[in-house]
Amino acid sequence: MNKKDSSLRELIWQVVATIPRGKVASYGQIARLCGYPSHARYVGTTMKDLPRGTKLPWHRVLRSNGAPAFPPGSAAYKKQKELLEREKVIFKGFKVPLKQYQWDA
DNA sequence: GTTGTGACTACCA
DNA sequence: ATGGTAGCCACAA
Repeated sequence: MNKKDSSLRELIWQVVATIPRGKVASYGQIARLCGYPSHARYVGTTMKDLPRGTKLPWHRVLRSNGAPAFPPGSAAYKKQKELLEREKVIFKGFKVPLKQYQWDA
């Protein structure tokens, strides 16, 4: 498989799906795991297209500094924080302590 | 072909 | 820590 088609999107979704419960990964990390280290932005662009009831753990994907990609206080930010804390990923201020929760694939 | 945009990063003052 | 800048690249207009 994998020639050069735009199924990169599906590859990204597939990788995101493997992030274990209670762990988090960065956009850049996902991009690297997909074999496209320079596509961190595209990972984000792709997440945006996820359907409402998706099974994908999109909330486990954070920025490289451990903060959600949304402005603090926004609805999306709050939802993400809630989903993470539900699985014992506790925030410290505006972000998650990567030392403790970062996923080592 | 060009331009603008964005759920990104790394680097530097 | 905080803010600005530059590099990045798929995608839509």
